[in-house]
Amino acid sequence: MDSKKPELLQGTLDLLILKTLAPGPLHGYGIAQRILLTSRGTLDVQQGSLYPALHRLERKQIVESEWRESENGRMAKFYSLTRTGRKQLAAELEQWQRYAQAIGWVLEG
Amino acid sequence: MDSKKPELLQGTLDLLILKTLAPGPLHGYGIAQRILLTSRGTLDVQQGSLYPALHRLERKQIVESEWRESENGRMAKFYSLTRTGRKQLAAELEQWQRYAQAIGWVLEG
DNA sequence: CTTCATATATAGAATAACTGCATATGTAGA
DNA sequence: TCTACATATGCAGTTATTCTATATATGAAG
Repeated sequence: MDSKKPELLQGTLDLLILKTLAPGPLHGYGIAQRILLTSRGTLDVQQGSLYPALHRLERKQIVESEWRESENGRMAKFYSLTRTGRKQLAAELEQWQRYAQAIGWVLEG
Repeated sequence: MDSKKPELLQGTLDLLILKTLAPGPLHGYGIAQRILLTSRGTLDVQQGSLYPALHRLERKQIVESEWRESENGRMAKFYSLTRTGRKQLAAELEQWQRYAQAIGWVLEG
């Protein structure tokens, strides 16, 4: 009966991924770890959400990927922002801020 | 090709409706107007989103409805929060705040 | 030799928001 | 009068995204 609510609000995952990739290339697993870390344990991105999102972003040429050796000597697919991706990040950042502010107004309202 | 993104983040509409109903009963059309007003023109809830959401909330007994005469003498369906609805509002409020804060941490991070 | 952390990936289900349409009434203006 | 607009509710079908569950594989630790 009581189906659990999604961990993430639909539409915010791309922003989280893009922001996490901004400092430099990172593999999928690392992105999820980093989001969990920077959100102080709050946002646990599921693999079944993460990889489809990465593929989607790659298809749109917002990120690009390359197989490389990771720090522990194992192969992993490293994702990085394209130029389009940086623009997209800026746009989504602004959009989120406007949206959160609007919600805030309604909640005060 | 370029399908427009949703105006609302999935999962936030219920919160907006509940908060808007908190001061007292209001009909659907009025809810949308009030959200547009308090969000300072930012959040324009579509009818195709609003009414399904209201029916959903009524089915879950979070709101209840009654046909009444509105201020201009016409009939309209007035929705109000149930006791469950007030609890739900409090829960969703807290959830939103935690979520927005978590996103904020990632964006600073 | 078994288990755990690392690492990627897909299939199918669930949910919710959107566009577009249908319907109806009262009011204001041409 | 007729036309348009604001008020008011509602459904059908589409789209998008997240979730659960599952599959695969390797290196390190015990």
